Amino acid sequence: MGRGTGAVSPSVISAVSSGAHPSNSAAIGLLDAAGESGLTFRALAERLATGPGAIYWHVAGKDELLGAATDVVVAMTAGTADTAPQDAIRALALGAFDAIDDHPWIGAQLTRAPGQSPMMRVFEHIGRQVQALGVPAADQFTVASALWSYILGVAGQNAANARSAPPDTDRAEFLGAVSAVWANLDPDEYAFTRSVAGQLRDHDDRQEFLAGIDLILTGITAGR
Amino acid sequence: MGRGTGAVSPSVISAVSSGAHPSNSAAIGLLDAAGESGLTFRALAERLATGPGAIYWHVAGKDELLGAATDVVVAMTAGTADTAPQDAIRALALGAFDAIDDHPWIGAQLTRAPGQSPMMRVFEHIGRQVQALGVPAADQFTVASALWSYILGVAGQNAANARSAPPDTDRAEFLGAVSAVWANLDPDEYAFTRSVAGQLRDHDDRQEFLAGIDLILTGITAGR
DNA sequence: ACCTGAACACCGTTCAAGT
DNA sequence: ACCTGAACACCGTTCAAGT
Repeated sequence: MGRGTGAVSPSVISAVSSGAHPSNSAAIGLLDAAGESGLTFRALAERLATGPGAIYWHVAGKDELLGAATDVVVAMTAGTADTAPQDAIRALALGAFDAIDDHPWIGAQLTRAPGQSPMMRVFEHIGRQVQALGVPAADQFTVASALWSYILGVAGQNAANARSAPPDTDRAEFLGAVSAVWANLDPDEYAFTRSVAGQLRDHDDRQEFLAGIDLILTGITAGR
Repeated sequence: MGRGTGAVSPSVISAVSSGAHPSNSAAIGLLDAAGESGLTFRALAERLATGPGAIYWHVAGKDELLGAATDVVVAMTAGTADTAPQDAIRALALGAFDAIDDHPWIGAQLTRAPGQSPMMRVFEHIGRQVQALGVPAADQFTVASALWSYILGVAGQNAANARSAPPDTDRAEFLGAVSAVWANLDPDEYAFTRSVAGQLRDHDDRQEFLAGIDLILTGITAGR
């Protein structure tokens, strides 16, 4: 019989994140190498040279295992203390973007309830920048939530794209192909999509992501 | 041996969306009733009074099945032709919000590659409003993508919340409990989160969602 | 052309038994 | 206190055989 009582035990931490670098971790290594479907109790047990049942002494189930792995990665994206709040938000957003790029399996995990996890720290960090921007107290929750949702939204989309593409896909080639499809859509039904086919081909995800952040930041300061 | 060749066959459509109302559909009904884990080939086969193998004649696999079910629901959120582009975007956003509220399992599905699906129509519709707002041609893709990401991000978050909460949860009670936890966080480490605990308790997801949309819309028009 | 349903190769999870 | 590993109750998917 296992426990799975609230806090993660030291042994799990070691199973999930032993060593200085996350790729040393058995669970994260499995996830990075083979995606969410690659993290199996049997595969993890084999990597830890034990039986599948042993893992249940430390973790309540697969959800907790995935949650612990996610927390380890998110904890590493701690925001730097930039001067201007706008820059701090951009830095945090890019940190999230890059973390997802390195570990696409996080995307699906980021939508789980934050609870008492490292994600709370990220939310707190965003909130402090929102305060620093001079947003009235009554609007701070709303504004921080909007930034939070946007970041998680793009993160999730990007992770899904990374997961759905075969590992050996050439990005330029792929975008070119999709762009060509868009350019040939019905001119009446898809007038807009057709017209931005070229912008799709040449776009940079990171820059697009930042542009959206700036849009929200502009909306925040323009609204007073 | 099945086919799963591109377009979904009429029989799948009937398995997925037969009848005028989606709750008549076997697959969607299963998903709504028991979540993503409730949609099994065995359960679906039983509901269709056939064997699990029969489904593979119409669908390539589970991914396609989930995709088809998602497409049916998304197709029903077709935007109305409002006059002001801002109102049209708000209407579309609320349509997505409500669809997720009714079918929380869509949340995880919305991140898959849009391809040639009803989601393309939604993107097209957003894009047309962006054009109507007078956004310069060179920025239209960026702006439409930002709105798209925000809507999908909040949608995903909301669906995850709906899924993680037990079906009989009282919302006010739940928010009150989380709010109490926030209010008791460490004053140094979580100064911001503590300060918005009250706003969390009284917030309305729908209104918060719209406020974020308005923030982006303001950012769009303020930037010229 | 489409359905049947047993069979295969897996899963997550449990639990008596060990140390 | 923690590990072992067989066993249970499922999965998605395949495929010979039917109609």
